[in-house]
Amino acid sequence: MTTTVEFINKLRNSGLRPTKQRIKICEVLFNKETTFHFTINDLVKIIETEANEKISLATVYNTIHAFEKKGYLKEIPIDSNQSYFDTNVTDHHHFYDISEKKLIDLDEVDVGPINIQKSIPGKKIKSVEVLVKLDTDNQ
Amino acid sequence: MTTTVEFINKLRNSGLRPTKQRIKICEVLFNKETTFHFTINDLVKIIETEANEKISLATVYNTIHAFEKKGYLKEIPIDSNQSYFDTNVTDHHHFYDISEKKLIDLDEVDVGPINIQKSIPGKKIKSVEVLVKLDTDNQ
DNA sequence: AAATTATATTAAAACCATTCTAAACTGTTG
DNA sequence: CAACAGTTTAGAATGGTTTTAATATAATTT
Repeated sequence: MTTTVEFINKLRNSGLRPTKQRIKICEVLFNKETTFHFTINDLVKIIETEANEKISLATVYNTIHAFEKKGYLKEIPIDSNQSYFDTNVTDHHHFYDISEKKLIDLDEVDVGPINIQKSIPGKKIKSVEVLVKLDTDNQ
Repeated sequence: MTTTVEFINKLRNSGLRPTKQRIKICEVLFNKETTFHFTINDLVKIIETEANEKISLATVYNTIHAFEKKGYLKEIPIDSNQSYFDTNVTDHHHFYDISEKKLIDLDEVDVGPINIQKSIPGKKIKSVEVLVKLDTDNQ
């Protein structure tokens, strides 16, 4: 449980003005027991229904990108026609359930260490992520 | 080196009429020494410059999707605002060069075996793919 | 080989997620 | 509180992708 004041400080400390909209988004995203995955549309719906407030789409995009840049969110590439974001910003792996179009986190332990044995001159590895695609098991 | 006749047979065998456009796309995609990655735009440019022919964007999309469905191409999710396709349809891993926005294949040996220790009831693993993001190494 | 049928191509319009614009608004600082 | 910089907003613009419906081409039948 994070208080509004803490969100305000967090925002201010990262050079983002603590506006009403940003605080609301913080509350929706970072006040959950567990991390989760969402699309921009999901988020807008949550804010408009759960919080019963209207917010401009542009603001949501702006804020999500600002949060992503600050490292509070992470984009997960799976689907080329919609962006998925993750409130779990640690390096981690995913299951992707193709039929339900849902992401599920995978623990480091469930995948094991991965050692990339190749390197490209002048480039350094920024992240190593595994995507495990799941299909319905109808044997 | 694959002959035009072979492409015609390949198309016909998969229930696709061997049209002029499809044959041309086959030649551009499947007559290379190595597999490669491309976007729809890349492909249109190749056809219009290299082959000096004009082709409708819609046809390119149709054909690429038909080929993908038949398993001749594979979509690689990296960037949420553009689809990347791969003529290498085997299960394999990738480097993604963030600054140059380019994909590079990674050999199985360079990654090593990955054993997923978790399973989801009613679901089976369809693929396991690693995406290694690369950044410029300016130390 | 013409006629028929089914499928493919096309240009242009539609679509839809995302970004931009420029005016109004709000938080911050002195 | 005044002034400034940063933020929000609705609506327009953008750009990749899909749809449409008319035309063309391949396959099948006669």
